[in-house]
Amino acid sequence: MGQIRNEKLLIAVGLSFKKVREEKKLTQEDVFNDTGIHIGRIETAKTNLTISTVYKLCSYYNIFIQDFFSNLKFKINW
Amino acid sequence: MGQIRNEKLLIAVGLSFKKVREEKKLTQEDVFNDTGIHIGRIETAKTNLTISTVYKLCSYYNIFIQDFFSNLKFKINW
DNA sequence: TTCAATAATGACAAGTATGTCATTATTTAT
DNA sequence: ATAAATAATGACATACTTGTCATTATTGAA
Repeated sequence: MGQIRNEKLLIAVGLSFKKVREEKKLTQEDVFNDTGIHIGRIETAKTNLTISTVYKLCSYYNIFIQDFFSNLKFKINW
Repeated sequence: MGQIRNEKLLIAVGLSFKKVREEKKLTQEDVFNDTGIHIGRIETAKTNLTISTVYKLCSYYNIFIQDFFSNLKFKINW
């Protein structure tokens, strides 16, 4: 019954979202105030986020979801 | 407490995954036997799947996750 | 048309993503 | 070094995803 979970992917996604946020000089609180999403758990790879959450964050950061995945700096063994 | 859910996104993702599967002449049962994932609920947009599930399906279908999102045929209002 | 193969749907259990809030740790500026 | 700002962590509740299984609907081949 265990959820599918890919730690390396979650770390790559979390660090990438963190990088995007920091480049935009936003705090986690800023993101929360604007979106209602607690990004902390995502950035630290504690959560296996849904695609709707990925989409909402990408929209907020003004990036295309495909570009987000293309530019994951922290590479995985695809 | 409601989950974030983007119906249009889920429909686009579901139909895209279905298209990929059909192009490969695979049945839902094939996919289940090979991956343990019940793709039916995903293809019919009943479920807001996690990125780990997206990743696992993309790996199985042998496509890059970024390409999957780039090629969503059923466009959303990004 | 009829039958087999496939897909869709529904229900249940287990574990979890998310919202909420509090507390502790870390970073940054002075 | 100290204080303020920010991030990390932990716990709880709710609704959800996923695995599992059964049933019904649809499709496709003869």
